[in-house]
Amino acid sequence: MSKVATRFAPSPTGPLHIGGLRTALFNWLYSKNKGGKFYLRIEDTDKERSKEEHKQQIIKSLTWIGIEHDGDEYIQSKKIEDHVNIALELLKKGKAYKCYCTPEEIEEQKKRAKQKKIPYIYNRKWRDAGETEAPKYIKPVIRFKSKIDGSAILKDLVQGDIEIENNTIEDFIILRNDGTPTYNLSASVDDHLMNMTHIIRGDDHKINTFKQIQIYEALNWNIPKFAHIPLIHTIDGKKLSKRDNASTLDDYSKIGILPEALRNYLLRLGWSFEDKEIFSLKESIKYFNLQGIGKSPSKLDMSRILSMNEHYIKNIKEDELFIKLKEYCELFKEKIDLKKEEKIKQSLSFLKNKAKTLEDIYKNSKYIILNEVSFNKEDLKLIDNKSKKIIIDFVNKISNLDTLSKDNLEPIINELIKVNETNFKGVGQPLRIGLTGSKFGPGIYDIILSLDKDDIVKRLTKVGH
RNA sequence: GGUCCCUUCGUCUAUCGGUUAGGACACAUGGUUUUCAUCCAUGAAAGAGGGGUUCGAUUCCCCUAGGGACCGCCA
Repeated sequence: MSKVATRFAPSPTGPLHIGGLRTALFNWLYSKNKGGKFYLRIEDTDKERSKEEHKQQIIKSLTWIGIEHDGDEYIQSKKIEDHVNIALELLKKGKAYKCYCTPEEIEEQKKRAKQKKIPYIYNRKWRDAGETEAPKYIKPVIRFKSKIDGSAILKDLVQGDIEIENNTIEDFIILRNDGTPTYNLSASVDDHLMNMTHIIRGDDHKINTFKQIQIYEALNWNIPKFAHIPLIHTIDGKKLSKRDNASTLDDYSKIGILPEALRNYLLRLGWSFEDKEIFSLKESIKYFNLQGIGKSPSKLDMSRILSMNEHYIKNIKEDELFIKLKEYCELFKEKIDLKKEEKIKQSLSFLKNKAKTLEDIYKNSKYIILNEVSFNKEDLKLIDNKSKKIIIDFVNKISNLDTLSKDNLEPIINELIKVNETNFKGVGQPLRIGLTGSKFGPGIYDIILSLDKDDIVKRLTKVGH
């Protein structure tokens, strides 16, 4: 058997959404698991809607999540001539025919069928008609001569055997009257030209597969194996589309979802391997198989994406996390000042415990990143006169320390607690609010040690008066 | 309307005829803790319904119901 070859074939008519991303992932994982190849084909034959920027976004998205395609991108529009030639060959072989029906005529038939509530199927008017009857002024389309009798069985690698009556598949158009090929023709020809062994794609292509198999058969081509994966549904159970919010990659990267987390989430959405939840990239390649793909559609669950992300944030190396945070802030928030980098890096050990996303880390480290404290007004009210006195006492006590450490801070705080007849909270909370602007945040020692002494004095003096 | 597909906790899923139906997320409660979190422990939570087949069905078959996809001179 030839080496496994799969492909992902998006059309650049919009940004890639995560359903497509998962399809790409499954194709890629399958080929890598089998030691095969994975290709990217850009189906850009819809001139009106295809955009270069979308193509770039698709490639960027794949790269972001860690999918690399083998070889160059296969650009479908460059192969149109091949597709047309195959259409002509089918015509010559009598496997296809010219149809002189006008779009209006077809439209009319559909309308009538709908009114009568009978299923519409093209009436095959020109299937056996002679050329001599052809109206000269109409440019014909070329239709494929689909099988009329019997039934076909698709041995789907995910769905099992699917049987369908051949007469429910109409004589579909393979060449438009402007001479351009249509999807089912182009896809079949390209998959053949690219020597695809396995076509893994969304459930929504099932009927196309029956059409495409007939094209393969008409040309005596090897038929690849097919696996139709269930679609991803929105929370209200509908097919995910580009227009749904939180569907494109940007929606996730901008809130600070890590690519490995999204990859892991997508892998487990509709696929499973025993009770295993966390898969490293290597493991996902090692364990991926088609048997593990479920048959029913699955819904997108944001809280799971977040918790997966939380897991990766807590478990990747802090150096790596810092690089990701730095890139994230520069891209979506503000650039981290070089002078602050070291402080943030050191603080990551406690910051990451409070975060599900990079955005959370950013928010929690804002008091380090920004020079000015932005106060929560409600929290600021908690600083009463007694608190102010504690704050000033604290400032006075640390002002003659050279360096701050937990060892030399602890006695000071304990003394303040005693002198003011309060508890840890009575001292910690005013300091936290004064330094970060919020009563929520890291432990007070962590906060103090993540700031410069001058800065601490400045901030506390300001709120203490 | 036609064709095809799907149906286990709220969600993602395990189970390949015999299980107290398991795990994860989310949720609830308790503990740790200077706040918020983290962390730990515990808990609640499911086989759509009805028929068969079988000693025994979540698992196999049929019907019903519900949901979905497709039905373009888009891809």
